[in-house]
Amino acid sequence: MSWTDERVELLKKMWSEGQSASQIAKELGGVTRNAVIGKVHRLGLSNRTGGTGAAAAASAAAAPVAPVEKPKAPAPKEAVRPRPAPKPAEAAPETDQETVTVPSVSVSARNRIIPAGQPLPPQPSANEISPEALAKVSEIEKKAKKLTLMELTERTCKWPVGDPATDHFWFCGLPVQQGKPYCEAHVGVAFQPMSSRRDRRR
DNA sequence: CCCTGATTCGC
DNA sequence: GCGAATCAGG
Repeated sequence: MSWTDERVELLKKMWSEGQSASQIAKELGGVTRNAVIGKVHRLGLSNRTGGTGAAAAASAAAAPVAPVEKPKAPAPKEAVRPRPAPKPAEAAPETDQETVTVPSVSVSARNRIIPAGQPLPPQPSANEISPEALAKVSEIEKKAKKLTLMELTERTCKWPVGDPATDHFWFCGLPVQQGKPYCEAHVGVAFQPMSSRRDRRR
């Protein structure tokens, strides 16, 4: 790849918006962040608007100023289906262009209205997931890194834990499975093969 | 470990 | 001019 006028313009634009070199490199494609940084220097446009790089990038991305185009195909259909997503706290920050799939969060309120001693009515989530997957989740949740929204990256599991309305809330934060927004355990409960849903009998 | 930008220097 | 390698730092 070479620095065509178009690419340079996009570079200038993104850089001035506070995007990080790696983000710009990703957007441009065919170049590394080093290449971007090198170009930035050669172009003489170094110091961006005040603030510390990362911080500036974060705010710039979070701000309503995010018209960056998303040419890529957004449809990872396939044979998996996201779970119903009752309680989104927030989507991941900025460039997360995946189809936002938010897992369910354990909500105390729901449990409260269920008569004690009664079998739980079929919940559209939990009890349809393989027991082992659930076990794995509760197990790794103890090891969760408990990240805040702002600490999430493309490599941290974005599975929310706890009730967003309370202090008992964080994001898993463990290493994600390649290409997925969640760690291995949470991918297990977030997606399920079409088959397992089809002839689900009881 | 993940990430950030800055600099150097062979190509 | 370019960018990988390296450096310095969070």
